[in-house]
Amino acid sequence: MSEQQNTLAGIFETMANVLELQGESPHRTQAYRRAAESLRALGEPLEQLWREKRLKEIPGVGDILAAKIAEYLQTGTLAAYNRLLDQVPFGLLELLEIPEVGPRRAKLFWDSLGIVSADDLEAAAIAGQLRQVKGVGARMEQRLLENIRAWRRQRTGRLPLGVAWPLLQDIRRELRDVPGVLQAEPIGSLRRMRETVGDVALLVAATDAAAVMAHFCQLPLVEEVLLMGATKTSVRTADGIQVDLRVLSPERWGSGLQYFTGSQAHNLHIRRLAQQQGLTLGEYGFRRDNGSEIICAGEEAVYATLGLPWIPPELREDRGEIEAAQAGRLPRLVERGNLLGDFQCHTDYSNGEHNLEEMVAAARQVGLRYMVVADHTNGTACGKGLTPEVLDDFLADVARVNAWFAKGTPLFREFQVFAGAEVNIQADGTLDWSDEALARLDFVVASVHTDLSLPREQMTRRIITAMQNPHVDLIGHPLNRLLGLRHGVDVDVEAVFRAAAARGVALEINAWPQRLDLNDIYVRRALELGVTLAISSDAHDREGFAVLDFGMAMARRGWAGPQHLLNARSAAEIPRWRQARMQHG
DNA sequence: GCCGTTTTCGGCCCGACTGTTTTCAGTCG
Repeated sequence: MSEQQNTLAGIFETMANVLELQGESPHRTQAYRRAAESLRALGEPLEQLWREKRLKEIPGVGDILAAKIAEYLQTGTLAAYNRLLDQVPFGLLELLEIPEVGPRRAKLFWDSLGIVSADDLEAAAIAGQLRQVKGVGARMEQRLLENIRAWRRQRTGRLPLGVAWPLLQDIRRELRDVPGVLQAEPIGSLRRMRETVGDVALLVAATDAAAVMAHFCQLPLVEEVLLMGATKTSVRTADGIQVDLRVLSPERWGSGLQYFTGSQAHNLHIRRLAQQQGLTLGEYGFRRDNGSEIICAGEEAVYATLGLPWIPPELREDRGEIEAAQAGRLPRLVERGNLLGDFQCHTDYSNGEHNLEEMVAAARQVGLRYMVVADHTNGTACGKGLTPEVLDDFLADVARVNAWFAKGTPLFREFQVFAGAEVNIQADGTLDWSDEALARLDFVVASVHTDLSLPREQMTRRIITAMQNPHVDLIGHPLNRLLGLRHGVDVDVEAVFRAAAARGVALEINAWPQRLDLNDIYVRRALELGVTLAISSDAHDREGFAVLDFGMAMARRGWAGPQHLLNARSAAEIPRWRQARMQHG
């Protein structure tokens, strides 16, 4: 499970922090950080790599760290980590989370003032003691005081993509209107569409950087300007979100965009390739040994200089995309235009806010050609649910809308509604509706909503049993995680994927920002095992279709092409796919 | 601690920004 990967990554990061506090070599601490990052970006389950004795294939993992990973997987603990934790006060590690407090300052505060927690630091700042420390003046003391307070307000860590993306769009719209601005794009993990991002960062191409910065700082959403330089400005919004803006001259746009998009691991790999050609690569372009430059106006030129095709940002995690690019085997990724249908949305037949016609109009507006209305059945604890008793009304309603499109202008004929339901998978794997009722539907989504804490074996059997029901087309939000709230059910993911592939049942990429389930890592593994996937908005109102972009991001980050997704099939193909599945299963 | 077309030692990405400095250290991404 990815949970262990994250925990272990956190352990390695903490070890790096402790080693740094102890004055260890920065390269040694960097090694721990690099391994931690690799663990988080891992393209397949850590346990699997361990079982197959392939831990050393992880970038930045050698003999020693491989042994530590194995020890942790085997025993659930790490002796070296526990030893390190005993060597520094625990609160000192908390200190490192405060902006502008790094290992050097933390150690300095500890050594000179005995500060071992954020509370200590705040007290010392208020008492005016910090300015006595070497390298700290009155201004830094004041800044740190503000930083401690901001950190207390906002210690949630990473920002969900669903929060960061709309904020980015707002800022981008504002900046595009500034005279002299030619381009404005997200950079960093936001451009790579990670499910969570560290902060919101943008790159702007403009001739007059100062004018852009000034405009940026005056945006209504800016609460505080953290720093402002010639090329970079950082602000904090009222919600405590940090937004970074970098401005670059247009002729170096490509180099800057590539550099700041990352990921760190991708760029390190790219720079090693550059070095092999006697080039160094930075944010302003390539430099040859003789000092001459190669300037890239577009990102394509950066990759082309290294003999590579352009690599889509969603792939830039050093998970094999550079090797694929070298071999000319980059995947063709799904694009927004490939998404013809949506496989789960809700109307006021269950807990949706809008009626069928309103949802159809909204779906058409975002360019869809068909959608599965999959209202909750009454077995889910969602309040109002679809019952077999109102099924007649529901089917008549759907038929009426479809007839209306069939009669309309040629343009209108292009939309179709499939009558579906999101049925509940009960603890024993049976469904809350009878086969007779399910047989009347065009499409059946089955999801787990209750009894989320079953033991692994039982949960696995439960989902696989549900897939054996011939009416089930799609398993909704298969792992049931809620970002930042719930880790997801304990289930043998491999077994579920293999069963889905064998039965021909599709698995959902639920695009709801809190779900993103399956996520990129699991998408990639599912595809390797031959599973068909379907992106769903899970829209509960007219605005809900907008999240399809996030589902598509998970698909692209998982290397999915149109051939892997039900959404890329036409409305006419869906019943045929269904029929083939039933015969096959 | 990792890693290797510079291959078992000696490197390790690189530049911006800030504050407190009289030439630079620490932090950040």
